[in-house]
Amino acid sequence: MNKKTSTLVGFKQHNHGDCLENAINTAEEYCIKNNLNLTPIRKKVLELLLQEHRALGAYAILAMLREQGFSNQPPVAYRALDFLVEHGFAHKIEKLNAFVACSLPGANHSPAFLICKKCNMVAETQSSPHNISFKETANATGFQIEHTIIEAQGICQSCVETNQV
Amino acid sequence: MNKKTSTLVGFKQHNHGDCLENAINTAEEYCIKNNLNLTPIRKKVLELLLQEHRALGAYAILAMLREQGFSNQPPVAYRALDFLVEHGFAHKIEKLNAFVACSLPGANHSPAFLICKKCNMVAETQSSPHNISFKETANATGFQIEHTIIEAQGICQSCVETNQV
DNA sequence: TTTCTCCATGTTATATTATTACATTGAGTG
DNA sequence: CACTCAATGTAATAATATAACATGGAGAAA
Repeated sequence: MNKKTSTLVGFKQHNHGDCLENAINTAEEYCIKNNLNLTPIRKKVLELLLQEHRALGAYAILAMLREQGFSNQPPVAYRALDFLVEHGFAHKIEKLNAFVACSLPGANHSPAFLICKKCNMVAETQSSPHNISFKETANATGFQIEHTIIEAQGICQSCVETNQV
Repeated sequence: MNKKTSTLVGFKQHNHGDCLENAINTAEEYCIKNNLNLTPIRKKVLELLLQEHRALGAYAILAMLREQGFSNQPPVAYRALDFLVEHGFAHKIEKLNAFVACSLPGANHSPAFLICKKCNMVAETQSSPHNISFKETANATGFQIEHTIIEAQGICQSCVETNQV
């Protein structure tokens, strides 16, 4: 499985085979420690997401699961995705109604995403610093934030460079 | 139309009838200045959104349009919403797949939203300050941000107070 | 005035995303 | 063994969104 292809995390060069393998290992260890059940379907969906640093829709995942011999009904994909999102192994990109694997596993994080309109790459970054003034504003009104979504759409460097006509 | 009911903007007390009337007037003036066509459907949808400081789904709006004698097909609502969003009179709340009227019209803004899970109120705030470090991170990778989505879910003060069972 | 063009709207159909509800299976427990 | 519970299988449908083409009407060009 270690394909040794070189691609992009977010938009940075990295060894993708290692990237995937590390992430799966991390997830497995985390599940054992926390008594979570990383079943074959859940693991397969995580692998599918990890294979691309881009967001996949639930139905795209479903089609891939089918190719792998799993059942083809929507709840199969949504349940696995729910599990992965709930435990921080994946995130939903609200703007795209689609899902990405977490790039910063383990982090007790409030992620922010950069979404490239051209190539559909999604890069994950930590959001903590810039959250501060937002949280202050919220607190001032007595609003208790539970979850924050930060997503930016634009053009990644690689697409900017490529598209100079 | 000036109902003089007192309700909440975001979560602050205000005179809602004035609020609505001001917003409509502002929109009309802006459209005249910019040669935009605030047609009856578009205006009605803006009024419907302004009547509540909460997000309305496209199909909820469609149902209201129907009651007002407009056509009942989805594109009718989506087209009006597209117009309002494109020109900054309304915003889409991605987390809810729903729409709110803009509370800060005219501002050349990058809004952030506070969404109450209990009462579904949506408050709009300016986001500029906390954007800075996010933009820096993006720029460092050569990513060119075009549009940023910031939405926080949680419980508003009024619901926190009400629910102290 | 007539015709042309363009924008807005009407209408039909369909695509995409997501959930509800109930049945089945299988591992671990009492 | 039989009970329970989590995970999965399956069918049906809900909710959100768009594509594609037809119609109408205002203003410009002829």
